[in-house]
Amino acid sequence: MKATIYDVAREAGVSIAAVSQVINGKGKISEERRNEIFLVMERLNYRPSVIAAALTGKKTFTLGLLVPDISNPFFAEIAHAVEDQGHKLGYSIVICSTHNEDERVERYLTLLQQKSVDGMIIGTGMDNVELLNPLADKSIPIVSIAREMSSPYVQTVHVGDFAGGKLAAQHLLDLGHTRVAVLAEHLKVSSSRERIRGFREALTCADLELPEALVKTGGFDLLRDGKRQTMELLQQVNRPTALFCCNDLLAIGSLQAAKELGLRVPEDLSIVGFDNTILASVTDPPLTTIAQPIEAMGKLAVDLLIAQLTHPSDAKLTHILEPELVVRKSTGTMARK
Amino acid sequence: MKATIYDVAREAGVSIAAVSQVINGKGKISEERRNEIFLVMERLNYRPSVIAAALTGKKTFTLGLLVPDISNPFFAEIAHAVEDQGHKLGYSIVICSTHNEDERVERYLTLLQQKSVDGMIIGTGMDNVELLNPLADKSIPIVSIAREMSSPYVQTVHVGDFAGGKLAAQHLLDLGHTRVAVLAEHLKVSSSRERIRGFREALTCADLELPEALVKTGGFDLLRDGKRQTMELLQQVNRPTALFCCNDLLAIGSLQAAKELGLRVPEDLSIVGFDNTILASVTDPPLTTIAQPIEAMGKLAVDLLIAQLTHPSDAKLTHILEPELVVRKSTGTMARK
DNA sequence: TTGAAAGCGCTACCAA
DNA sequence: TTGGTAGCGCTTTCAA
Repeated sequence: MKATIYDVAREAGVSIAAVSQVINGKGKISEERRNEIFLVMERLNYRPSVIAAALTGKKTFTLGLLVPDISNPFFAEIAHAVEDQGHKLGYSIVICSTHNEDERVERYLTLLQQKSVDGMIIGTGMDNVELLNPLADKSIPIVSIAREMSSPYVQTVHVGDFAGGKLAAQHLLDLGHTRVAVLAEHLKVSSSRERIRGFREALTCADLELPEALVKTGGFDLLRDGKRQTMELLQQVNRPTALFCCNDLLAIGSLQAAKELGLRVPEDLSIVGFDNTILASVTDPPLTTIAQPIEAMGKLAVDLLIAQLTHPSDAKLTHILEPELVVRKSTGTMARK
Repeated sequence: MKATIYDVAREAGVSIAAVSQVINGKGKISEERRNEIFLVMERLNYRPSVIAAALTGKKTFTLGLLVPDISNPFFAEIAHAVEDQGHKLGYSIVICSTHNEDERVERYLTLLQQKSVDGMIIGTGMDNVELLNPLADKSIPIVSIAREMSSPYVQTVHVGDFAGGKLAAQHLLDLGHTRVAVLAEHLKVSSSRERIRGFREALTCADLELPEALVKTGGFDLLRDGKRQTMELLQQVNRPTALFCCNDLLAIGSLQAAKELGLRVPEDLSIVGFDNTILASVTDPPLTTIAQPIEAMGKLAVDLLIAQLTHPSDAKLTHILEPELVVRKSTGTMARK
């Protein structure tokens, strides 16, 4: 059926210990024997079982990746970066879409633990950080990505959300907008809160207000919510002339709403997104957005995780990468009004 | 550190066999003992190791998913569907982005095998189907998705590519186009070939030709290639009035090229895509495209795979789902010319 | 009903 | 240099 180390040992007329040493390049084996053994492995099409090796204390070379929804381009791009770097370093990635449900998060956490992953990257919100304690006990390292996580045990990689919010606001201010509104996903998402805080801060500095009524939040069906919220905002009497959407998907919803209402973007309404996923470059008009260095974030997260694996340390806990304003065509100067 | 079955047994004052039976709901254990053991497991926060169980012959409850690139929305959506259904049935998914490189495919195949996945779903092209033989030997079931695979050993789930090509052609013919061109990714992708074949067939039926010069193929950087190829096509003297792009990403490249050349879509150029990913709905103008039932395909692939797992059979080998024309704004009637 | 014990495939330590 | 062997955590007979 499937060749085992015993088969190889028997065929090569050596002990399984010898074969094991050859596999792992350890111990002292004569050139001769080593080659002989390699040949047999080849002939038998032998592949050492990671499972068995893991049981004897070695790692599984598998990492878990939790995201809200892998079909959301932002997380798909994160996953791509993580998988790429992981693979370079010899690790496989198990993806888990949590749909932002705490119950699912918990299930996945247990599951990955049972499967003995070497570490986990968490890119989904968690209402209850306590859930991580069992992992901490078992010293399974965790890196959170694109989300803050207030656990001393977790390293975090994310973009400067506060700075990003400010960038967005500054851009709109520069264009002369004074009546602006904000769209966010559920406020339990820490990054949204920070983005709004940064946005508001910049407005305040310019002596402008951001009344709560102009901050719309929704659930997790981003496209639809973005559209619905924008509808509401734009049908107010003194409607805003610019929108800051906390991610590209929401911004697209806004775009669709504006179109439906017969408003032109950016002439009648300016829209700024966040993330700079592929979506931002293909919309009509293409989205001005705050770019996250997704590739770099994914890579860094993996590197940090694996560093923890090899030499557990209490390195720097939070790594913040710089956001960047990418100006496309969805924002314009305030002409009339 | 981490509780094992021995810890539970000791604490509960029973043998590990008893604990094992309780875990798996097998054997005969008195109500009393069973409850006692559950309590201890709870108290110790015990989680049976999947690794250890797998070693004794049980499954790993892990499936491998090979795709060219998880950041391509089409595959991200496939992955989402697969993960969702897999999770429902108790399986985790390991994703692997092959970048369409055969060498990587091979590496992943061996890797997943070493990790003892229970089955694999392959959504990436493979030049060399022989690579699958070792898996067949070890009777690891495989389902290919969105690609045909000429191995008697593999079940396949895909959309009717030929029919889809025909749908696209028919739509353009209905709109009065007579000079049409095709953009495809690398022709080693079987689905592209089929789509083109279907497209050509429909044209032929209408007494039109599709000269080879009007079939452009490229590499795997879809967006860029689509743009470049379209540039070439549109700068010909007698340029085509409509384009059939074998996927949405290519279509977006075309859209960008057209825009750059100052051509209006659909007035000056009609474009039909394929896949109906989220991208198609957000472009400018939104893309007319041939929809694949991605959700259904992902679900079906998982179901077939797991069916194979539980009762190996030689069920129907190829499952073809129906494509559907989704008309948006990127196609229009042939007015002038 | 319960438990002792033989593996599953591999690693690592200790003798030889 | 080599090989024997004791586990790793769990499942599964087979006796008791």
